[in-house]
Amino acid sequence: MRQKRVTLSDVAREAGVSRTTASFVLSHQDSKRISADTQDRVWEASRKLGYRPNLAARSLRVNSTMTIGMISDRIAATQYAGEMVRGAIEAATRTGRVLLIAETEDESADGAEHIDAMLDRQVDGLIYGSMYTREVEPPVSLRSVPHVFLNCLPPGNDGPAVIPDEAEAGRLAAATLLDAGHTDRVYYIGGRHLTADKPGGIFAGHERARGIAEAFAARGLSLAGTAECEWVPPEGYRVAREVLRTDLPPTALICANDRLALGAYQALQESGFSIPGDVSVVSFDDSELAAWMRPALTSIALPHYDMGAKAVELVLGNQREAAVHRCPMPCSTRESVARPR
Amino acid sequence: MRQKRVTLSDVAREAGVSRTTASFVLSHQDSKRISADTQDRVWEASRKLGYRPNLAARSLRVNSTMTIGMISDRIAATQYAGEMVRGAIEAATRTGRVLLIAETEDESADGAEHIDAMLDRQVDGLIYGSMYTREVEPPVSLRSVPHVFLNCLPPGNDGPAVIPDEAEAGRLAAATLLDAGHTDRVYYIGGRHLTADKPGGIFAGHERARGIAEAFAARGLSLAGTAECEWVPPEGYRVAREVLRTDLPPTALICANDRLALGAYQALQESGFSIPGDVSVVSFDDSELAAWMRPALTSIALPHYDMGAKAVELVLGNQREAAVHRCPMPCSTRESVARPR
DNA sequence: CTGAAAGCGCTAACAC
DNA sequence: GTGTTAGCGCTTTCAG
Repeated sequence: MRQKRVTLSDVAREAGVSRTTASFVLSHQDSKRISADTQDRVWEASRKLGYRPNLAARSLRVNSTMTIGMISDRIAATQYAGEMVRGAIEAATRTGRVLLIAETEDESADGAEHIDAMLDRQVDGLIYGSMYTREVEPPVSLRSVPHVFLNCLPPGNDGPAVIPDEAEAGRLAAATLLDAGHTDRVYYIGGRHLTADKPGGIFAGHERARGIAEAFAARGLSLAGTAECEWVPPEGYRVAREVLRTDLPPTALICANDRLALGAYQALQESGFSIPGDVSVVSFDDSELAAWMRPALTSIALPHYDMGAKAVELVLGNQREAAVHRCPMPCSTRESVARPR
Repeated sequence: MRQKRVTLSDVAREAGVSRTTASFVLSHQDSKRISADTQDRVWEASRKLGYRPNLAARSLRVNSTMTIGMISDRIAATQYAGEMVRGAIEAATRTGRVLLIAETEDESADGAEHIDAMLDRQVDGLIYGSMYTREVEPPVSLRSVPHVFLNCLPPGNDGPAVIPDEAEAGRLAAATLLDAGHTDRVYYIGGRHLTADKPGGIFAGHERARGIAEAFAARGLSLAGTAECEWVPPEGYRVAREVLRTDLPPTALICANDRLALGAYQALQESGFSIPGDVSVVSFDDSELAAWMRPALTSIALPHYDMGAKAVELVLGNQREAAVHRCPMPCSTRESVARPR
């Protein structure tokens, strides 16, 4: 196996020129320095021999491996965040680059050893990502190379970052219901995701809640209520039932994610409420679940693909300013919203 | 940025030895050739300077980059197949290696240009994967490096491959119901996944169907029927309704995947059948959906993580024989199976 | 026990 | 226009 690769010397010999000349022709294809005839001979030899440059060798000279690294807690195997990897891969491929990938599997790890492993391989840049939006504490070694934070923010924002525009998404969710005529009996289910291990809630929860509140306030209105709970189906079920029993039963629900909406659907259907006839539902994440639910769920997507691609573009652009890029979250309109009765 | 890295020469100078000696100490740490005192000085200098070897430079000499490549149609961002990436990453990391990743985004592409990109970067091995089990037609360039097929099979099986043991999973699904006492009114929903663009069906469909049939045959029994349809929720709903209307209504359903089971649940509940009281359900994939459904669905998992890890192990072991490794598919037993009334 | 020297495949001043 | 030469950072014979 692994038979000897064709080297530049082989090409040069075949074409009857020096390595220098061959290198010049093959790298700076625009260069008018070399005679057209020689150029042809070199290209011909290269083609004939099936020459491919050894990038490892080249990188020793030019200090660029055309490789960028991506480190995260756990993006690749994650339900939707995996799209970030895809976006990154495609953006990298588009420019002839390849992605080196590593995961810590543990959100409390800082990935220092993975960063070292990539630095040892001379990556041109590093993407430091997280599966859900949060603040991170990156190791200092990250600073020795161009980098961008993906779906996370460093303390003090001292580095370019790409995150979803959650607040705007919150406004959009609210506007979707407000525009349909739901004004005074809208509940937000899920809240800030206050749980035992994250008593302060999570970024998406805070921002979505904020955006929703702002949209209502902008029209001089307010939510009928917010139910804090963990963002899983059984909680959606439980909390929706509670809300249905209040004095002011909802005409619409904003669910913090599709899983909650799944639970809420169960509660609504069980209690004989029709969707969207009696109660409209809007949600976040736009997972494939949303398309399968009956009626299909209107949901606001996390722009993971775009975020991954944007991160690569920034790192390649050698972004120096510590700007935070917020990617818009598009709404997939389906059948779960109607005018109130 | 990118300040000069510390090189071996720096360490040697600091320790007052030659590059040769420093290299010997730092690489072949067992070597008793160098005096203990010198070794200490070199290690000390290395630590003090924060030396890290330049792997690109090293690879030029030793012909190993400690990097392995993974090419696929679209694994990373796929719902569950992403676990293959995770398994591969972890197996690679365990041996100090890093994973280079690329995707074609298109299952009809053979990824030749991605293979070249990785070959140019001198990967030690290549994993050629697919998001769902199928036959592939890899480019010949793949042969120039140790490789293994992940979740796919080359024509003629001329290369080591790792695939899920679907037939055994079929037997397991059937046995689960047979052992619970369901003998003559069991239907298999989904069949071989005969669709417009894949009129021949897919590997998983054929193998699951075969395993199920074998398990029944082994006990002198047979399925009450098989419903061929696409493996999506609406079809599960439609087909389950049809089956419920037959002369011999089911006491149990085997669904080819969890999405079909979701649809089947809707049909069963709508028709007033209780699960598992009236009808038991077993499914395949063990997606997170399975745990959320009510009652929670017993489902047989695709061992994606194990497959990814196994592929890396094989490629590192420089597997030469064209063996096909079948990974066992474990059953997640939940609440959807009971004895028939 | 240690160091000099060659060379992995490539690029880029600088000479001719 | 083209070739000579040095060198990127590392490993590894081979002498001493």
